[in-house]
Amino acid sequence: MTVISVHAPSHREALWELESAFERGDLITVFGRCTVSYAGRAASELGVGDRLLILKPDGAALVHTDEGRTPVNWQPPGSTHHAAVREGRLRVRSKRTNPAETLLVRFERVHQLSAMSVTGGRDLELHGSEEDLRTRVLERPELIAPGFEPVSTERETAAGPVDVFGVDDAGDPVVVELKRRRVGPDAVGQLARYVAAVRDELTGDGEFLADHEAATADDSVRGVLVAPSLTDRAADLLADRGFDHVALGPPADAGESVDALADDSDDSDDLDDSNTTAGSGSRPDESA
Amino acid sequence: MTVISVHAPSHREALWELESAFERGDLITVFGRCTVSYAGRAASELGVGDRLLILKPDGAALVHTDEGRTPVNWQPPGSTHHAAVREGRLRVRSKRTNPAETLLVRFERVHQLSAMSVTGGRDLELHGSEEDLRTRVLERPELIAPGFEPVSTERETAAGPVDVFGVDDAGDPVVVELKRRRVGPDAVGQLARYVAAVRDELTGDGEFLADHEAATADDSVRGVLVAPSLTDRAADLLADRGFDHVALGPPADAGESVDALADDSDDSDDLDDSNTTAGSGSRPDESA
DNA sequence: CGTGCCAGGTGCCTT
DNA sequence: AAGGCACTTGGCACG
Repeated sequence: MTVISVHAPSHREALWELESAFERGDLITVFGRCTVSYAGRAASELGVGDRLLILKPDGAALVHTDEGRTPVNWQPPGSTHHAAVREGRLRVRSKRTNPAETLLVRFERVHQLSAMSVTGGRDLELHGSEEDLRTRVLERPELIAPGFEPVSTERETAAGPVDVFGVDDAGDPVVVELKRRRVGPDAVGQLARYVAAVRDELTGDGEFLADHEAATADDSVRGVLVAPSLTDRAADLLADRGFDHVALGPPADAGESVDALADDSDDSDDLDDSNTTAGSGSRPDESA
Repeated sequence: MTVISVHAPSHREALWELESAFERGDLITVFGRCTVSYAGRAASELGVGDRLLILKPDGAALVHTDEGRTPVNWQPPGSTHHAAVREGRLRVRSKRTNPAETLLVRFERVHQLSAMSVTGGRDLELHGSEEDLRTRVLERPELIAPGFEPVSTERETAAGPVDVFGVDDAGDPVVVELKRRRVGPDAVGQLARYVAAVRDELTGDGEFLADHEAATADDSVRGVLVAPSLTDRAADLLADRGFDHVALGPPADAGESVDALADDSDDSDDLDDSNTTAGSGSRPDESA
């Protein structure tokens, strides 16, 4: 692990450090006064201001202001960074193809440049995703319906993969769509497409079927939307389609474990300080 | 504009600088070896490694590795940052409510800490959005259909706002849904919901209508999906519903202006260097 | 504040 | 490479 940091470098110096950092495959941050231009899927211009530019060895580029989680401009991984001094000013350009996109950062002044060699794990262990919800449903199928038996997951249909496919106690096919959070009308539409696809498939989709067979199949494919909750419109749509809602979310409510982290509270000797942003400005403290 | 930067500070020093930076409302970067825990809408654990932590005065917190455009962990704006030294180690916690979420970064070592006061424009001028596409449609309504006349934009319906609503040369209502890029089946579903809502509205939705009136209204509400292109499934669905597709994207193909940025090529005297990431590793250069 | 919807969405996986 | 979809999606505008 190494960190190189230069304070208020000349543009030439900055270029030199950038070159070296590129070669080393470092993670780079450049803080300075700059303008940003982007052209590709869309196009944008950003006037002069202080920004933090992050250049990653995988080709990602991020331009951050002092606000927001989302970078004001960026380039995805796989792009190619290129630095140059032009008219005495540092310029960083990041390009990619497919789609063709270019990000250009023109520095008026470089306040600081750092380059860091990064090591260590990148793999995040995440809980509470839709996959966890699926596991929960498969472990306790009765949550879907009294006699529900899962047959397959990610079952392919003409409309796309069905999250969980199975049969109910009457032997009728059941299409289950899982959502880890409260859903809107779009999720009902998604479920409807799957149900229609399975129905068409089971009725032979164009092949000849006796009327009563088709009618039976038509009604017999059930649709179940599993989600913690629904918006009103979604509920209406769901009712219109004759589908069911099962109120269920990812297991082991993450909300509880929040406390474990939040209750990092005081049983200790050391220093601390807080910065309250959301509330009353940046007045410090509120905690012990 | 000021930059404060400390190299390999002690945990106490780091805390001190963090406190000061919080008070000043600075943009902060902390590079160090750490583990990260998150609990809230989901929950996650990230093992030890070198990461770049960014703390913004608006409450946003980002944890970046050397890969990816998306932070490996984060907290949205509006959160409250809190720093402390615990068991001799720097800890940064970022909390928010609604939903309750906590991000905890435990530093094993702090390689570098910087605090920067940020000034300057944050407003991005973006071209090529859906709004630009709408403008284009309103300026040249004939692109939708020979005699199309727009009546309103963002017209409210029971299913949500219709992008552009108007009448065709036969006086029949037309529902237009705009998409700035190639679309899938979901967009067709969206259009279908709007068309159904308008149809219900015009047929009186439950009120009595003579059969022929209802039938007329039924067929007469047209649906038009405006997008550069469709996937096959979307096209099929669109045909099933009897809707139309108009192949149109945001104006002034951004693709061309890419060249303006890309053709930053050489008519100059100065230094430059490039870092090819996507291709052949990090061998430098390829340009003049 | 919730609902709905766009986004230069990004990222992941399958065909 | 394109399609389909989840995401701690984020962000905005509106009721």
